[in-house]
Amino acid sequence: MYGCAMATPQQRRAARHAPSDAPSATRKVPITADRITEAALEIVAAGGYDALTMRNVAARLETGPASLYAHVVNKADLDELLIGRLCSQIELPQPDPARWREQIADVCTQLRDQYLSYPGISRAALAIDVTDLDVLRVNEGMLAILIAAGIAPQSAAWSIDALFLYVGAYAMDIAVADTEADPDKQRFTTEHRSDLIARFESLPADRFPNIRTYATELTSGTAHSRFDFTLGLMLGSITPSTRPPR
Amino acid sequence: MYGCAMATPQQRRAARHAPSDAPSATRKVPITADRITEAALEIVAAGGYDALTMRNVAARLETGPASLYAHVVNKADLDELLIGRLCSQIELPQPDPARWREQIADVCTQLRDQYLSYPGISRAALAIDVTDLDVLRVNEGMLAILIAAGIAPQSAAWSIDALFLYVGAYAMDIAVADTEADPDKQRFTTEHRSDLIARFESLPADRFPNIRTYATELTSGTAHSRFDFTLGLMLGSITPSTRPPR
DNA sequence: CGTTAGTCACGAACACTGTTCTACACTACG
DNA sequence: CGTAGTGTAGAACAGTGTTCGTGACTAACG
Repeated sequence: MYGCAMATPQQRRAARHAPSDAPSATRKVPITADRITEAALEIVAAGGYDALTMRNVAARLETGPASLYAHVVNKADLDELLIGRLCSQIELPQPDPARWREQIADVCTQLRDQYLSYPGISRAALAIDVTDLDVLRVNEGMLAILIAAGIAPQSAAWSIDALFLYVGAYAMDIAVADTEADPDKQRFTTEHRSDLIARFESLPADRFPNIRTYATELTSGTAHSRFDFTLGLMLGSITPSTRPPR
Repeated sequence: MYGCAMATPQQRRAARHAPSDAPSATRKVPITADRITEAALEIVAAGGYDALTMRNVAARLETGPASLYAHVVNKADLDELLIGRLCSQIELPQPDPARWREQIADVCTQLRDQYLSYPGISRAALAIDVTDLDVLRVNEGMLAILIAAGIAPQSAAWSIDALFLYVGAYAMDIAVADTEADPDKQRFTTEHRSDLIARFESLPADRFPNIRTYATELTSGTAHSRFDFTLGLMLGSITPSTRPPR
């Protein structure tokens, strides 16, 4: 009586990783969770995370929004699929205790670049719990590197957590800075920077002495040197003897 | 012809910090940006950031949504006002070169607690640029501490940036974990933790060996020890001789 | 005192969002 | 051929942020 005939999206999610034994090609181009994920990623890459609406995804698949809900539970579920896809693209190295810092930094950089390829998607990444298998895979890979390097398990786990959070927040920061500079097509990042310096130097000198004098240092940091600096900051403190403060 | 009689919200924003020489009490309870900010903060404190809608704010002020737009440009502007208010509550210590790590950690902890008092508001904090005066005040205060400690200006600026990003991301993480555990009123955080351990240990052993064996370490970290650990991680690498890698 | 000007408030509406209900087409099987 | 079952959509609902135009009310001016 209460049972709907259609398989619930949850069941489809569970069976998603099962081998597709019989696609059976019922429709000409059947809608699958993979196609939805792909279309969604294209939309984000083109128009940013704000452009990611169910209607846009449906339109790109030439259908209505309701059709998506047979394969995706939620928009939150779609978000999870997206960052899962991103994480699945990341290559995890074989742990080498001699080069563990380099390896961790490499994974973080890969994650950062994945985020930056899809502007604003880090908002979804920060609003998700880490139960997704693909995300856990990256977590496992970084854990393996740190454990192999002799880091205490708890320090390793907490460090990975901190790194994840920072990478997401950094990508978010870059994304909002870019979208705010987007309307001003004329101004490049360098132009925008001189604007920022001017604003800093026009601050009241009695309340903001340091920001005024160090305006250039505050706004400097071309490319991702800020990112590399912070990674070095965090990785520098981690040593095989670093035990958690308990 | 094109000029509307009403003062634009931008003008009101500009004159916001001017001394209120003549409140003139025109209405019985006039709507001001301050009252809007206050009402918005109460809503977030009670129902989380998702409950912060213009209609909810207007309803709490016993008016319609349109009335808010005479004092606030945008919802993004409201967000900026909110985190500005949060930052204005933070007490900045007089820089003491001998205790600079302690002082920085204290400011970060204050910021974290402010965020956590208003669940989910860190989403707004991460999506904003740092042009707000109240945010810059905190930035200036931390910069003063680090400069007084003899840290190179660029290292200081980048470190502050990284700390800000991490605090925001951490608060966000806590908020989403809480809201997901909210429907299960019965389960406390500890109960939720055992759930997480069980899920980790039920992972396939061939693909997630480390997560399985260190499940307890991964989920441990009562209270804010994770937060303190990361702060120590970042502050530990900063030394008066730490120059940026350039 | 009467009139005008200016400011603010607010109801109604618009375009948009995520989501659900229901009916519809189509395949596979008995 | 008929029936069950599955995937597909159209239409609609409850919300969201935001704007337009009208209305009321205070303040100043002749």
